[in-house]
Formats: sequence, C-alpha cells, structure tokens
Amino acid sequence: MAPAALKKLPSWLLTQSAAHAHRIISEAFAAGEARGYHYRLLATLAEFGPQSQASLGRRTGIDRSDVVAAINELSAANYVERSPDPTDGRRNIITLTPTGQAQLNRLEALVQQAQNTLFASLSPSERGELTRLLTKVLDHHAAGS
Amino acid sequence: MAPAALKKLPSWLLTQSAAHAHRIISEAFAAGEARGYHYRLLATLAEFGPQSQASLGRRTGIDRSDVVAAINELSAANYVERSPDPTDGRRNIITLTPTGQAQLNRLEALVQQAQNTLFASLSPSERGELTRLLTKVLDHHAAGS
DNA sequence: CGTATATCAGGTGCACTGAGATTT
DNA sequence: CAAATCTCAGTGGACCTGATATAC
Repeated sequence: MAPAALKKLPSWLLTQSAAHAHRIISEAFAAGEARGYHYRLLATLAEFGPQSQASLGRRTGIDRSDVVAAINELSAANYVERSPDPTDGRRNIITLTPTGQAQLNRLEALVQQAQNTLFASLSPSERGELTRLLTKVLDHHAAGS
Repeated sequence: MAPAALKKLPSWLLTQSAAHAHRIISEAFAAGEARGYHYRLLATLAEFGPQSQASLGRRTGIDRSDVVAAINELSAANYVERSPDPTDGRRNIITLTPTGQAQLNRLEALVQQAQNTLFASLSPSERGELTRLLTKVLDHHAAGS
C-alpha cells in the first residue's frame, strides 16, 4: 500500500515505528494519568537519587525548559519534592517521594505491557537484536556526532 | 548517562532514535525548502500516478486533514495540480507536475545523504537487518492490529 | 439511507529557541 | 568576567479528533 520508495527508507521505517510506539505507550501512560516525560523523570530519580533539574534534563534528554513544566506537574501530584540546594543557590534538588515511587511502579508495569503489544511480532532474539542495533545508532549520535 | 531502566526499553530506544532521525531528516529537507509530508506525497504521486487526496492519505499514512494543508503548499509551489475528478464529484485529482518531479529528485538525493549520516555506525548488513525488523513491526501494526 | 470525500477548526505531546534573572 | 541554573514565553512539525458540506 505504501510506496516502495518509502518502505525501503530506513529513516521512514524508524519514524513510522516510533509513531506506533508513541501511540501505544501514550495510551498506556494515560491509563496511569501520566505522560512520557513523567515516567522518564521518575525512573531517573529512582535510579540516581535526588538531583538538580539540569541533571535530570541531561540524563533524560528532556529540554531544560520542559523539565520545569514536568516537575511542576509531578510536584503538584506530590510525586516529587522541589527544594533549594543549600550548597548551590542556583539549583533545586528534586526528590522522589514514596507516593512517586508507587506511581513509578505502576507505570513500570504499564510500560512493560506496552512493549509486548508493540513488539508482539518479534521473537525474543529479534527484540534483542533490534535493541542492539538501535543502541548502536543512539550511542553514535549521543557521543560527538 | 541515561538510566538503565530507559536504555533497556526498546520503545525508548525507538523513539529516541526516531527523534535523531527526525532532526537529521528535517535539516536535510529544509535545505530543499520542504518538509517530510511533502516528500512522502511527491514520492507517492511519482510511484502511483494521479490520485485523490484520500488515496494519498492512505498510502502515505498522513491524516486526511493534513493532506489538505500539504497539498495547498505543494500546489502553491506548482509542484502538483489539483483538479476536480470528472467521474466523481467528491474527489480532487492530484497530479505531479514536471517541476514537482524535479523537486522530488532533489529531495531524493538529500534523503539518501541523510540515511548515511543517520546510520553511519551500522554496517550494510546491519542496516538491512534493522530494515527487516522494523518492517516486521510495522506490518504487524498496519494490518489488523 | 449510509459511506466517502474534502475542508476547516482545534487540541496534544514532544522537541526546541530565546530571553531574563540569579548564583557560582 | 564567564558559565551554569532555573524560569517563562513562544515556535514548529507531527499526529489526531470532531464537525460540516457535498456527492456517491
């Protein structure tokens, strides 16, 4: 149905697959009253502990500007706490609350379910191979260029 | 740098890679005064010939609503012609002009260059494997569900 | 009648830019 | 001084929904 010129284009396959992924994942997160940014931030806080917004931005790949808005929302829901860094007046320290950890656990389950929906047509070894290839592409562009 | 919870998540790898792809491809198209929608539509017209906007939407995966706007732009640049279908009063027939074909050729070259930038870290066989896996994922979600 | 087409109006999530204020 | 951090305002492309008018 789609033109051959597109079906042979890796970048098109990538962005189309990502669109499906985005839709499936968004629906999953919506069931948990969340967005992708929320999950990324909560997961990063759980893994690396309390940290500044700038650090969260670098680790999650979320723009500094969008971190502000997302933390506002997470803070309003009492999933994180925002407090000034006593040792550096420029920074806020963002801390995951127990409520936030519980929400992260919920989202974690939803996101794992979504992986199965999204990659239902791939065998476990194919999923591993896809993961390996995408990681390679990503690392290349994350470092230098 | 990014948390392990994310780096192991295929859907995250997919959307992150797609973000890089989108950026690289967008810059390439900007050099040709175009957007992704324009390329998709021109390529589809070149491959399948004159057709209705609804048909273009189905083949490119572009929403019916956005097809209208994109065809407006392509038509203003004289890349396509929009004329009523004499055999069906509901339809417009969109036709690629010679100018549009020339623009498509330019975009084709730009998009191929962008593939090399995007997948520079993959060997030819790895690119083929990635294409195969993504096609499999895409076909699964394109058909039924 | 229901279905398909074209159009318009709008919303949302995501990525991004620019500017300002503050602190190191 | 320069550099980093936080915040706010705004842009833009991609994707999607709903409603309308018209023609099959």
